[in-house]
Amino acid sequence: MSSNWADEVDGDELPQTFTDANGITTHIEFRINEDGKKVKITRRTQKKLIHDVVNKAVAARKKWPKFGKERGKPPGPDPATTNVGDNIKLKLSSTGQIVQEVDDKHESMKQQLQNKKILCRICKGDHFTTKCPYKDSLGVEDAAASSAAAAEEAAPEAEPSSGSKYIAPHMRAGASKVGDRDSMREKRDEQPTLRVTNLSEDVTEGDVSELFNRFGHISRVFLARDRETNACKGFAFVSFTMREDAQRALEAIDGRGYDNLILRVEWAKSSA
DNA sequence: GATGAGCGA
Repeated sequence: MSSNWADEVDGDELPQTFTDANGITTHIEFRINEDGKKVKITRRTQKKLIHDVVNKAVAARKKWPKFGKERGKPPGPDPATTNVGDNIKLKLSSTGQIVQEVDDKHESMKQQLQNKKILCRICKGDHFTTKCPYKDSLGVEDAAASSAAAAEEAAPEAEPSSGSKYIAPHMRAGASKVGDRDSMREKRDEQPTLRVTNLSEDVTEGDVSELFNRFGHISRVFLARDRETNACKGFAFVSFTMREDAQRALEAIDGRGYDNLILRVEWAKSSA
């Protein structure tokens, strides 16, 4: 051989690889063929992974306009309501082992969201709405009004929310210090509420709402528990926002078997 | 068989 590989390959003849905007990867390298001549080898590849095909559908879905309470909001997850976790791809390594790989694109979105604050829609506290301590005690209709009150309570030192003229009920002139709890109870009793009896003692609030939420929005679930043992005392109250939903739930669940017991569902009477 | 907890600073 007259030529040495190392002699032939100088600076600009090193193999190179680049990927264009269309995802086409071009690989160029120089080799010495059997005749001792240097040849340029160009390979173009376009990888189409199953995961890209699937993500196309996902990407399209992300552009759907938002509806309901989120109508008109920009696309993508809202940090006030959504937690973004890791997007881990599983890959097979050369040795056949499964390797976890965190998706970088996804990671950057996650980091952007981390810089934003979680904001409760009920009380504006820094927890998710579903975790709000006021969630069960406040009706959905007056959540907006109560939010400011709750925010005042939770963080009196916090900077005043910009432009808000709202004055919390207990801060208003002539507001009484007592009776708040009673008004809460009245609120509770106004809601269409079902009493569910004959529940087994290991039933949880989650079980109850799972059983009833297919009939409509549930504003409150109260499960009577033993104060010491924490076990279910066998009955619960389920409040709906819509009376019709409660009615349908009553008819559907009353007499239904659950945990080998037959449930009884009726309209709750006010305890006072 | 049963109609919700707490009643305090």
